[in-house]
Amino acid sequence: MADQLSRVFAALADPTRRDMVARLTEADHTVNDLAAPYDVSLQAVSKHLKVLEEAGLVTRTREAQRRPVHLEAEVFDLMTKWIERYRRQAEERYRRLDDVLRSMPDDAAPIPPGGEGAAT
Amino acid sequence: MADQLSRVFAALADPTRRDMVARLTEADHTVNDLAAPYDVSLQAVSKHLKVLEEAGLVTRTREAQRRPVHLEAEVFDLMTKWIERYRRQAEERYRRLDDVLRSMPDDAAPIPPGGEGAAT
DNA sequence: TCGTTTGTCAACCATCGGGTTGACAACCAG
DNA sequence: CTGGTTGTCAACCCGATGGTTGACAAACGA
Repeated sequence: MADQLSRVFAALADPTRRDMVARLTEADHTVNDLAAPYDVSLQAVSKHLKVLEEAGLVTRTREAQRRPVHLEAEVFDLMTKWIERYRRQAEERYRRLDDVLRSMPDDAAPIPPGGEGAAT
Repeated sequence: MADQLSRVFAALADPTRRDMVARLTEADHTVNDLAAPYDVSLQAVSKHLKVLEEAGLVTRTREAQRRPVHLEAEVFDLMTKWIERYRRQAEERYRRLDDVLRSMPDDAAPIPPGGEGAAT
């Protein structure tokens, strides 16, 4: 799982981590703070944070013996870009398909056999 | 991994599957067709498609002995909604933080968090 | 009917991911 | 220095995941 985009998607594939991210949009939190609502060990939460950190979604700084966790929202853009790019493309294609269907009266050509294969 | 959002994120955490999705935005493809560029067995590709299907990202119909794979782009909205919601919230927060910093000449009041906000 | 193409299912294997517990490091308060 | 708080690291367990190969089903083409 080398690339960051994969790490970001993977990080957000876990409901607990998504919830953490959600809470971090409101304020920074310490680890204990973050862990409170979940019924898992502190170590498990620490692991989750590591995943989020390696995905670039959060940073952990030092403040006395506490480790405030801070959300880095720029990474969202990475996803948004990817998603939007292909969503737009897909919609574009549906629009075209729609045109095709609309321009097909009744007895349209039944798709020549073998003509489909390669595609671009 | 019950919820769909998790399944969608998990499905897109794999580069091969993202590539498949990308190609499917241009046109439907058969399984063999989809598998061609990758250096894995057809069965492996079939598994990937199953993951994408269970995430609601694609549908597989029947057409003679072929199983054309079709992208279902609506699911993207699910992600986009989630991402945008928290991205916006995070940005909002940064804006507020920025205000705080800007409005702190020397001896400004500490400004209790949460009292600020308000919409938009 | 028989063979080919297309794709899935099943079994197996190695790795990864999320959880646990135990030990310990870093820091502050007494 | 001692003790409490905060958090990480290491080892371990187990289910999920991604890959393989082998068998087989479904549909066409001859």
